[in-house]
Amino acid sequence: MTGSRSGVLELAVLGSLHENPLHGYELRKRLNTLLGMFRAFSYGSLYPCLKGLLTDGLIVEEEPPDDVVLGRRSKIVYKLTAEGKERLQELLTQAGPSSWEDESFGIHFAFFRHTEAEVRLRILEGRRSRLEERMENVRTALARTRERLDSYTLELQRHGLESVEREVRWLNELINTERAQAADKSQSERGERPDSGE
Amino acid sequence: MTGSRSGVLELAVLGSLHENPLHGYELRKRLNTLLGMFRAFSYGSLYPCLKGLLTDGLIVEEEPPDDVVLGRRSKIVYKLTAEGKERLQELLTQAGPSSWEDESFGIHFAFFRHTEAEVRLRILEGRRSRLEERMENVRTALARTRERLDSYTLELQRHGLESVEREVRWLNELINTERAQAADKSQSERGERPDSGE
DNA sequence: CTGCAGATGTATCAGCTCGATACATCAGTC
DNA sequence: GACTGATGTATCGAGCTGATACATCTGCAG
Repeated sequence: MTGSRSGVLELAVLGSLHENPLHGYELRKRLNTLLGMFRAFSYGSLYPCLKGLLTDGLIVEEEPPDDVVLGRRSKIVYKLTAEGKERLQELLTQAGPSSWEDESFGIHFAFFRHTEAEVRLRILEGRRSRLEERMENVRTALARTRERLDSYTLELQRHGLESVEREVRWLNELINTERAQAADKSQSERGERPDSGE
Repeated sequence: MTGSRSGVLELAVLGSLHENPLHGYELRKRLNTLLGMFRAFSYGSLYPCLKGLLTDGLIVEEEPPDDVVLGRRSKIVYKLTAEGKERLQELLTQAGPSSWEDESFGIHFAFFRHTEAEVRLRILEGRRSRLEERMENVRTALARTRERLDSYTLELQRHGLESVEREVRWLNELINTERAQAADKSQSERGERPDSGE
């Protein structure tokens, strides 16, 4: 129980290193590119996380390609261990609040390629109900508010609601696509060959 | 130099208490309603902030309406002092990175009613260039990326960019409205009476 | 009238994250 | 050959979150 990492970062790091070994600086760049407009990690959280993953044996420093002259040590390249891969699989399997909250949804989505279809669906649906719940809260809170609000506040509310509604529509499309794919798949498994399988 | 509050919270609290005195619990509810989908404050940050504002003399505990039986003390109602109002004005006057970053823009916007037109415009424009800069970074980072990304990552990027573009369009509309109002005003100040002055 | 469940209300703490900073190394370049 | 900017590792103070504790008030079922 040595490392108590944050879950989000753990998945982000393990997932990135699974694609190929990396050193801290580049790892950060990759992640911040991957997550684009959604999140940005800082070294102050990245390095402690790497340290924890090391002590837990989920990653190791990669050996330099032995023809390198000794006395050089600038880059520290990390790669996954077998345990690390196992842990990553575990993280990719669980769908729960920690996979559809604001901070973590982006990461989980970014690694959907490695996630089972059923889990993908549950995460998307979880995210959707999370957003709908939030809209509901805001709407009832608004309704309970006695004094009417000024136009700027109202505009802020309107824009916020509209943004979230837009994200819900986006999720709906994704969910439909996933369902359609699942249907295709089960059809083709029954031997019906739906043209060309991806 | 007693209090070193976070700026965002300070504005949020002072601004809310300016409308009417409140106690902590309700203050939090108000703020989280006001900011709707954008932010949520926790007690762990709110109470320390109130404490700091107290010691700096920007707020005081309101006297109970003296017919109340003594020995009662459950609610602690805070209200602004003269210094607090001054400080609030100061916060509402400054337009800078701390007013258009993600965490703080919503609060500043929510109190635009109390903000001068010129400051409003600078904050909106600052926010817009912040978002454009971020889009630019993502786009160039994407362009530099060698390996092509899987469809989920791509979809995430697309959705992110689209959301930000949408917010930029929203800002453009607001900026145009502000400019038009400023023009109206300067016209009416030159004595041209444009129908009904607000 | 009693008790008890749920909203109201104040307060704190461990753990985590951010932003800043420090300090090396490396590539290009005039 | 030394300056500049990108690359790279690492830490720290300050602040925030989520959880938790605990007290009070209100409604209402038994």
